[in-house]
Amino acid sequence: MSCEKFYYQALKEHGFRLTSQREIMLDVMHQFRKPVSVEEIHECVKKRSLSLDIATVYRNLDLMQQFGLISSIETSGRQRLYEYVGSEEPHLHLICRACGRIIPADVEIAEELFAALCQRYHFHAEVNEISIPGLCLECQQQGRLPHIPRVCEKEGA
Amino acid sequence: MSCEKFYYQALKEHGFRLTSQREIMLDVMHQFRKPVSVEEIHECVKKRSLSLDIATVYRNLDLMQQFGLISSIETSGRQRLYEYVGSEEPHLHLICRACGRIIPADVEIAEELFAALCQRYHFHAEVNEISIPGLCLECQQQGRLPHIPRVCEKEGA
DNA sequence: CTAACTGCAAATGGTTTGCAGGTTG
DNA sequence: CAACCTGCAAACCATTTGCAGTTAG
Repeated sequence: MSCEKFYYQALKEHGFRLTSQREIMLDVMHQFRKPVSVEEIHECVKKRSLSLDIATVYRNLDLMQQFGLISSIETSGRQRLYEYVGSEEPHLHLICRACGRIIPADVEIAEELFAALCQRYHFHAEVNEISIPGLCLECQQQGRLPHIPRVCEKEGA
Repeated sequence: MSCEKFYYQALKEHGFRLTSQREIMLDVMHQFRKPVSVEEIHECVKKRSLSLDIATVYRNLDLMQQFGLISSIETSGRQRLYEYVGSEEPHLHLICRACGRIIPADVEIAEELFAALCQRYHFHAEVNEISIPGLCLECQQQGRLPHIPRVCEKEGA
């Protein structure tokens, strides 16, 4: 794959250095096929280099995101998820606010929206970074409500 | 406005109580015409009730969001913003990742997308909660890059 | 009355930062 | 060998939680 080449090139061009930690990070991110938490990444990365610190993970996730190699997803929970971009077709993330499930949606579905945003607002959307909150089919069917635990309990009683 | 009626009714139906703090919160949120931080809300709310604690602000923001009275926005920064829903036309938020600016966009622009999400993914999007990251016109023109401070500095040098 | 709510204060926990020593180019 | 990076440990800070006293219904 040319992703390594791309990253190494980009690093060099911008005066960053190629370290073993960065190689490991890229490789690890490349292998996940779904959005993963920083903790998961750190676990996985430590298998390759015991002392690789979580601070380094954070720093390099930032860097990789800045170069567009990975994207981040805001979940309903507190922690952000990261995903390698480019191993799959570009996609949006549909996030169910009741069960937390993340559904990838073909980016083609939003192409008109992006065009309209450009034309009307001169706004260039970053396709890979978009998360759309809502309710998935199952949660709709089961009458689950987004984020209303207490209300749910009461309605059930 | 019927927003108070709606909230009071909703509270009653679900076994929640109407407190002076909740009245103040609703009123304050109703008056802001833009997304505001929890701290701003707390400041404003304290003018009406000195001892109203920030924990209460958080608890009631949750509640109001659960009832759909307010929506929250994830910014590039660390703190979440809240906005009263219903004082304006429904809108998406375009978030510039270079300058942080938040641009409201008519929801009509995304209606096709929502329809398609329903049909293809059976996913019901929560229109008011959508934030779309990208670059605003000004930042595009000035060649600003999203989130790459160090790279920017270097390119400038 | 009693379940819900608030204020207070302390805890949480994901993320960031300062710094001294190690590496890259 | 100078600038960059990392590991470590401590700091940060928005948000959450436990609890005892207060209040709505």
